[in-house]
Amino acid sequence: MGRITLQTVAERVGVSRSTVSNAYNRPDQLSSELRERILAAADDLGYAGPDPAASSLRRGVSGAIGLLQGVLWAVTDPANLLLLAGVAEVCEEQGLALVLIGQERPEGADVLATTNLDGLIVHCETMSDQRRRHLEVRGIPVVEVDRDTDTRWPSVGIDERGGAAAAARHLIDLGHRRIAVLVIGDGDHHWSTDERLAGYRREFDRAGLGDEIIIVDDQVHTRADGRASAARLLASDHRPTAVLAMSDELAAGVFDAAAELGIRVPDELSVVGFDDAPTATTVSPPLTTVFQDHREKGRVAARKVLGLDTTPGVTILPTRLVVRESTAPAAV
Amino acid sequence: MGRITLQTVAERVGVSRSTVSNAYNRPDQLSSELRERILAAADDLGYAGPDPAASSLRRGVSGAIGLLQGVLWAVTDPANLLLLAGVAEVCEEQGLALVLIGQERPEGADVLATTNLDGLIVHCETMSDQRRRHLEVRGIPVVEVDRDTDTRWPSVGIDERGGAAAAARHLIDLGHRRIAVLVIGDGDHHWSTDERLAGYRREFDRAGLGDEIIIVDDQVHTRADGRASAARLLASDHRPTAVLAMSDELAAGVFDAAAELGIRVPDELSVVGFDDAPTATTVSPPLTTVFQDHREKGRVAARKVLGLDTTPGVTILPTRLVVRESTAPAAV
DNA sequence: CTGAAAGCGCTAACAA
DNA sequence: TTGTTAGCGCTTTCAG
Repeated sequence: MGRITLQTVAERVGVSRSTVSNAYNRPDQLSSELRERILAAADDLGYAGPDPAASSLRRGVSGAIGLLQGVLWAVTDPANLLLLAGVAEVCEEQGLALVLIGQERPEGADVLATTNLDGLIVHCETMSDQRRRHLEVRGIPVVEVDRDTDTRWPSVGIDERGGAAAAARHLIDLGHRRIAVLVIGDGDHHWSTDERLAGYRREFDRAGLGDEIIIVDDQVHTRADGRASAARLLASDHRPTAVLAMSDELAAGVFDAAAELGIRVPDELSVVGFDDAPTATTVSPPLTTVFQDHREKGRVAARKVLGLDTTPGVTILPTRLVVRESTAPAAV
Repeated sequence: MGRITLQTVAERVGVSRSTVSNAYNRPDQLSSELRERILAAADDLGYAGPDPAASSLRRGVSGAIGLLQGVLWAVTDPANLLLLAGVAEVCEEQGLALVLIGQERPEGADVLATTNLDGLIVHCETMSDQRRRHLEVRGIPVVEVDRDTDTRWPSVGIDERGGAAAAARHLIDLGHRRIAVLVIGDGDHHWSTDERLAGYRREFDRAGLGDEIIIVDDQVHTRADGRASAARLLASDHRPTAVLAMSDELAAGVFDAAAELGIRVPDELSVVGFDDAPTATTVSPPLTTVFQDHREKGRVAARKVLGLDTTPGVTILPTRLVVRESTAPAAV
């Protein structure tokens, strides 16, 4: 005897395939008594319910949405985790599976092409034209996160510029004039970075600061990288009195470097982060930073891709400055 | 005209469906010239390659493996992330999709039942009999992580007991006699917890300690929980001189509580963690802890479930004590 | 409320 | 090297 299918169960109970199918998918289409009998027989035979592949082929939906990002990076960055949690939350609530998809591999078929998806959330810097075309051709709904949308896909982002501006303004208001900016990336910025830079710059310009601004544009990403960059930065004679770090991880690295050099935060050096990640309240002193709701961003992205949130185009979530203890007036 | 399928492409090129199929799946079965022509025509027609659902139904494999854990919790615990990264690494390398599956929902069909999976890694405390049966009936390969395997599924774990014993021995060797244990869980332990407790106990017994051991068995999990428990623990007159925390997060919470009470670590209080998570080197002073390779655990689990690692039964990864600066000899 | 019929789009023998 | 054939297991009209 072969594999156990709907047919097997149908024969055992003495009904047709469709009735068994209905027992699973449309309980209202048959008497509950019959349904019970069918389910019992299925259980008895060791039938595990309709085969997902077959069901998916027939219905044309898969019950899964994808999240596209460099997987390794994705699970390494603490803030990104919150995004993942937000997406996961909606998936769990909607009874959908969440598929993590990584970078394209040089050889072999692209996972993105061989995976059955009802929607895709894109959260990575770049996407090959190949993938882009693929998604279009397949007609999979896509939502982008934290990206400038020059495509026709809707997106979710945050008010990067406003948040950055608030951070810069805060330091300027405290009397800082010599301010360093610690950038994420390596000169080849992505949208968030550029927006944040623009926000900082707007306030610098408005305050007439110019020469005093130091921009450290390193391949920084992690706390360790932040520490290294900051170590160089703070070793200079004419060191800044404040640092704008583009992430909380980076800011924590600045703390590390400062501690090493015996520079007290915030008395001798003010530090502002970005993200309001868990790190921000864990470091000492607690970090002044720009809050963004990563988790909500994930939720919104998921809802949009599922058509639950029908706001068209770009959704921008607010940011706000959270003043803690890592910033103080500039020494006179 | 309807949807574009293999058929459409085949007609356009003037070959049969199977030839087009071969162009995608078995390049060696046709001349590369013909293959080129087929691929070009496909591209031209806007054909995105074989439909995953159909292909999956026909072949009987899905190209995806699942990771079962409370998703929300999963992405919240920093150490667990490393496990995820390890699994993701193997998936990326093998060109597989990674599906995150959460808890069963009360209503509606179980995602686990409606998702097409070639294998499943189980990393959660409990699993309903329903799910267990489902997996057996479907014949999906399963690997369990960090669990006592009373089932017939293979598993991956670490030498919890040995690691815990080493931690306890370290404190005993330093002259500590009054030691508190901070447990993860709420009395309803899972396997890891019980193993660790057994390891601690073994050394306590060996050293003839008994009355001096305090076990705080709270619903602790996060740093904040650790802080709360430790605050109570350390407020007592006859407080312990050392704490064995069952995770680094918990240990960090002990640091917090100690700082609040003005108790110096390690001079007045020695603290040992478990996991060697990123937190361990981030706190001050750096935490003495039990190292385990979460990421490798993930890798091994993935390889086992894919049949790449054919070690049967249980695989136990080593642990080892990493002595940093949070432990010191007991004051005399 | 139940059953019969008609594929969903693809792949793997096997033949030619 | 290419084409023919025969389903994979299911869901969904549409009649009864």
